[in-house]
Amino acid sequence: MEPVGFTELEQAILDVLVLLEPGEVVSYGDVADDAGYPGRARAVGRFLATGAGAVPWWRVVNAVGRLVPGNEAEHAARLRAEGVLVRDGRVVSSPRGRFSRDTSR
DNA sequence: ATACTGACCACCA
DNA sequence: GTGGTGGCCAGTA
Repeated sequence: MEPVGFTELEQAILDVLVLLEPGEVVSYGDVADDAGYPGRARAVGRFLATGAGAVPWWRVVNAVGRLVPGNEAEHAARLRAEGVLVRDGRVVSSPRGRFSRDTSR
């Protein structure tokens, strides 16, 4: 058996992350739910904080659009580069994904 | 084994 | 809109 660097949960999360498109911003809870593990939002956070690196971590924010603590500057820069509107360390809207809600209405 | 912490979330004030 | 509380699961001391 090949060595499992990731658990099934982590593998599922990774699978969801790589499917994200530029400009698509989702929350940790959304990723967990889409991965088939509702309620494992913290697992997603841990995975990005410890294991991940080759994944678009910048397209993942918390439920209120808050950016990564301690790395807001880089996070905001990356999001803006993909057309995501960020204001005061928080995602206001994005072309796609959960935060695609238009602020005009 | 217990206790605390955390790139979280839902609920309520 | 913000802030506090409880719950969740894993990692760490």
